[in-house]
Amino acid sequence: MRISSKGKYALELMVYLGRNYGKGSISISEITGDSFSVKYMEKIAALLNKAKLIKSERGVEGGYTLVKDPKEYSIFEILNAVEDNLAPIKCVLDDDACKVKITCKTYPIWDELYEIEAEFLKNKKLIDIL
Amino acid sequence: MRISSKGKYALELMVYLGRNYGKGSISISEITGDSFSVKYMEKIAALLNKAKLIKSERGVEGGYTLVKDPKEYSIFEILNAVEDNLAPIKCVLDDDACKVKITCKTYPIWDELYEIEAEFLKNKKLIDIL
DNA sequence: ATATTCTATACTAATTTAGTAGGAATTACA
DNA sequence: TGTAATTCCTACTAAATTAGTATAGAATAT
Repeated sequence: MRISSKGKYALELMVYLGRNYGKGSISISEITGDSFSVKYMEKIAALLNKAKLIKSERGVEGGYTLVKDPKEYSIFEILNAVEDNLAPIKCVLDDDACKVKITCKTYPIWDELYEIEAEFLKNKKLIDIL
Repeated sequence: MRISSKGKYALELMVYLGRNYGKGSISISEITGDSFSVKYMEKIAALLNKAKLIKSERGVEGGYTLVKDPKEYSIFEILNAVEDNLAPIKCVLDDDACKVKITCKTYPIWDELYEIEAEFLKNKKLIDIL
């Protein structure tokens, strides 16, 4: 399971929103400050929004807010919303990636590895890192 | 932890050698058959050899053999011999990849995730997939 | 009206991955 | 001693992925 910068920033964004839970909309530029690309973070926020993990409001005073309590978010669902394929190897989650899965000697390893990773991340909640 | 094709093929190579444990040297061309690039597999074998997981003999009748019993090899050591960085995110194993590790809110997640993955792969042995 | 904020899509540069290519060194065997 | 089979070494390359940048548009508070 390789975490890309999208996953990393998505989690940081959620941490920021989590810390400000209940305080209304938070804009991307407030989250990034001057130290990071607003444009890139916008794109990440859009993915989280599309996955219904956060909700948006446009315009002045707009921004993003969490849709549920920080203790209800698993780290898994956050990463899964922005990453293409969280599996250690594509074939685990993408049936088209390999046709010999049934006879593959190494496949069970990747599959089991993914299960362990996913379980850990499903049990870990956003509130645990606030 | 993303497994590249190098890791996948390395494990398949080791499985082949494991099945032929005690039968002398096995050449790359025997392992790959006609279905796969001998040249690429040679490179992977060279990495395993450099890591002392297998030993080589050149020339006619040459090839590779395991240096210990299949039950002594962990999947972790095999993958680690050929992959650059098995961690979910570079900073976990590469100190130069990030300077703010101490204050990073998400770092503990990646670190813990890696520990879980590594432990699983260390307990899983080559013999388990023969 | 205007400034601020998200939305959508297209583009690009850098990096990584997955090989390919060519030849040198070593060895068994005829 | 010659030859074929094998590993060893290094350089190269094409495709895919990643990490952003750029541009323009839509919605909203004031």
